Amino acid sequence: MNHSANGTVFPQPVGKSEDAILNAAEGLISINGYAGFSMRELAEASGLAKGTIYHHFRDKQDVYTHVMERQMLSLQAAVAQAAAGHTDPVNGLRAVIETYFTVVSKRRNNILATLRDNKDAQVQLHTLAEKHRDGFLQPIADLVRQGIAAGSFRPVDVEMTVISLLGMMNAFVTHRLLLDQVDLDQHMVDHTLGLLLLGINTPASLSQQ
Amino acid sequence: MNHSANGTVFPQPVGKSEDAILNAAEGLISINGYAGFSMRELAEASGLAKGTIYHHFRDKQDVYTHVMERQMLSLQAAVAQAAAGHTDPVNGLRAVIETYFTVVSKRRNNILATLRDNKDAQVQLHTLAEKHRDGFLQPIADLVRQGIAAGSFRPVDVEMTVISLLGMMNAFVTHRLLLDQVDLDQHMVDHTLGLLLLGINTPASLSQQ
Amino acid sequence: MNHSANGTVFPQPVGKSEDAILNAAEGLISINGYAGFSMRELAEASGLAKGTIYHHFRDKQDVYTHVMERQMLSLQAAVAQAAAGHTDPVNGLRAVIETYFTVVSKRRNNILATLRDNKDAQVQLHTLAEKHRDGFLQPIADLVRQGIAAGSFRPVDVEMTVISLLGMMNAFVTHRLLLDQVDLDQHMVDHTLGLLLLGINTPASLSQQ
Amino acid sequence: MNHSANGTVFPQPVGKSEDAILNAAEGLISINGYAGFSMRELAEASGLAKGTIYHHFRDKQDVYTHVMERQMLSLQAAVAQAAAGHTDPVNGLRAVIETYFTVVSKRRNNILATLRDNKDAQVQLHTLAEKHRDGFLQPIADLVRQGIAAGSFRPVDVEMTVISLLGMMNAFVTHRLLLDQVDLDQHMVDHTLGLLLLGINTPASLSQQ
DNA sequence: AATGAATGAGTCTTCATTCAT
DNA sequence: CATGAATGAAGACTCATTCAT
Repeated sequence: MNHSANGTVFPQPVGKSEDAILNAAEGLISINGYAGFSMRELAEASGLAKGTIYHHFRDKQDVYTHVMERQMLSLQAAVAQAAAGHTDPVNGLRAVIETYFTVVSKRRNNILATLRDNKDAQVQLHTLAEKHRDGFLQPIADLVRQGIAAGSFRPVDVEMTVISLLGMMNAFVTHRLLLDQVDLDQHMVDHTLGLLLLGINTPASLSQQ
Repeated sequence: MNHSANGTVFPQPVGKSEDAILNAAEGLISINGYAGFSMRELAEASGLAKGTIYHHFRDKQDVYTHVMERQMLSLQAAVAQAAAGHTDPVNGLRAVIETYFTVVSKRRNNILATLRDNKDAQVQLHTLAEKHRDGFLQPIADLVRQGIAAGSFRPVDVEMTVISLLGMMNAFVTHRLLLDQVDLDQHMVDHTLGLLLLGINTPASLSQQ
Repeated sequence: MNHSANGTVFPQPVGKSEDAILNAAEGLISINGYAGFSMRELAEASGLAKGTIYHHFRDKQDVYTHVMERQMLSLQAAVAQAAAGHTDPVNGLRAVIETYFTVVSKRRNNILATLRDNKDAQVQLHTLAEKHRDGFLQPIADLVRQGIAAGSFRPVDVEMTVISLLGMMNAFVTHRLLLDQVDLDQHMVDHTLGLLLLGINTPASLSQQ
Repeated sequence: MNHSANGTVFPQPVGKSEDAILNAAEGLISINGYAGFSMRELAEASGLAKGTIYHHFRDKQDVYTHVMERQMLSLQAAVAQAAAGHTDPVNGLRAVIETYFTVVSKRRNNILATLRDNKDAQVQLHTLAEKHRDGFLQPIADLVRQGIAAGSFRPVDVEMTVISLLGMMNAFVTHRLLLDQVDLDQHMVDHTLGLLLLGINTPASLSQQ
């Protein structure tokens, strides 16, 4: 019986049933979003009885939050690892972008977008987002800061830049969902990195201004 | 009785009740999303009986789709107008960005993000999105193309660039929702335009590469 | 505006709309029974607005009763005509049986069976049935009475015999619905007439008793 | 949770609630037919909550089908038992007729007549009817076959004869409903048996033909 | 730890009917 | 005659949740 969120990064061996529930829930949520999964479906999918789920989680919300947290932590870990593997900021950013597309494209939901699913979810997700925001943005922000310190990047607002980068990437994930284009991965990476680094101005027009 | 989507751009005087329903629905959806508004609430909010709503709209879906279409059309019109008012692409883009932030910030939902609310909604929204996508992306794309033609913009992939721009802007809208920051408007515009135009690289590092 | 049942046998030229409604209703009822047709469907099927139906009929019940009455009268007329065409009772009964199968088989509903459809329908149908019962049973009963008078039929309870005959015939109509057998018409007629006339006993066993 | 039809003949002790629901449903259906009973009424009548019914039965249909099956099985058992108790076919048929009137008269619905209640019910009832048809018709058919083999019955079409007999009996059940005559039981039995055995012809007219 | 029976508020939707125009 | 907007009760069904075992 484990009703409290566990805050550790690496999923320690939680109960077998706990895992079964969270895995099933992750699957269902990835298909239908928060509103689209029901405790009945979750019971069926996890192979447990409905009552049993309430032994392990306080709420539907509680299940949802745990799933989101697991996803956040894994994405966070993947991005941090990608960023850490490179000393050159540009290469680091490229690795981050590739990783993000790879990991997020597999999911239908990401935290930034899902919060509008459910009235009640907002309070908890808000907390969750704040809790993990820095852990998530930091590695990318550090890359940008390094670049600025090294004089190779302009002194942009770092946090906003990271948010913008995430937005650009999410736009493609969303658009692929909308438009069923699934095969432009490398082009997406190149475009995004190019835009982030150079913008759309020509050097010529730059020197004029 | 108007069960079919009306395809005209400017909302002609539809029935009084139709409008009341759509207005009420827009309000409710902006608070709770698709799953979060019920036909009972909608009836109360619109001051009509539940049955009356079904006299004017086939479905909950039908209501939802009409609301989304109305929003799409108004956003589309606003953006097109902003773009049309400027001959200089850069000024045009700035106007577009400002308009987008202004219009979208008032809403909690935008079509690109809401589609994950509801399984059934996807098919219809998909259609809707495809139907209006060009009308929406075109004015912005034209600005970029003008800049490229004039030699002041690099020959980037125009469509992807527009999608990236929308992503950057949506990121801020979402983040403000998440983090309750509501006062950075002008900074957001400047940052976004700057990033879009210049990227983060310094000219120095550019000339080296 | 004609809210009262018209009691005449031959459908005099009622209003065009009245007929359209009754025809449409007959079709719908024959498919789904009383509970299965709705005023909305009836409006669509008759090409009139819902309100218009209430101009011509007081009720859903009223529509239903009129349809049933029309059917009763036509069946009644057909049976009476079949019976009247023969002086020999046996030939008369054969004609009645053939007519009954022909007319009733085309309908999914007959009054004797439909009354269990609807709580409220019972009172009215009860009245209707009593009103037309004699007109319906009489011609057949007369044939039996003629046969008895002529000494060729046993002095059976005439009314019960007619009811039994109707029951035998309805059994096949119902069974064909249940079992999708649609091609035994002549065999059905022969069997029914044979059973009615001779029963199943052999003359031999008869003389023994 | 028992969503599947149980195929055994004698109603073994199913769950207490299951029984309560089926009993209540049988009562309600006998009053109003399929369309006339609502899940709300059923909940009230069975003393359970609406949700509980759906815990035990998949559907309104599912409830209905189970009730019908229970009735079929009990009628089938009663008829089979009545038939089995007699070696003389004539006495057997008399017992069957008496039993049928006794059992069926208590119910307002019988399967052969109710199927027109509901569009969707037809498919399921069709299946149900086919499944139990032989078990139901067989004992009666056997009596007829015995009589034919013994030379005391004419070589009639056995199946059609049984159907005709059922039809005659149902006619009285229906007519008593329609006409509120409730006191002719023995007369009904005598008449039906007499008609079945002898038909209406006189031996005299027989020998002439 | 696990079950499954039970709940009742809530879901979307359809219904027959009324009435002003 | 005819319309269509409007109604509110009722429909079947699902939901997250509780609790005795």
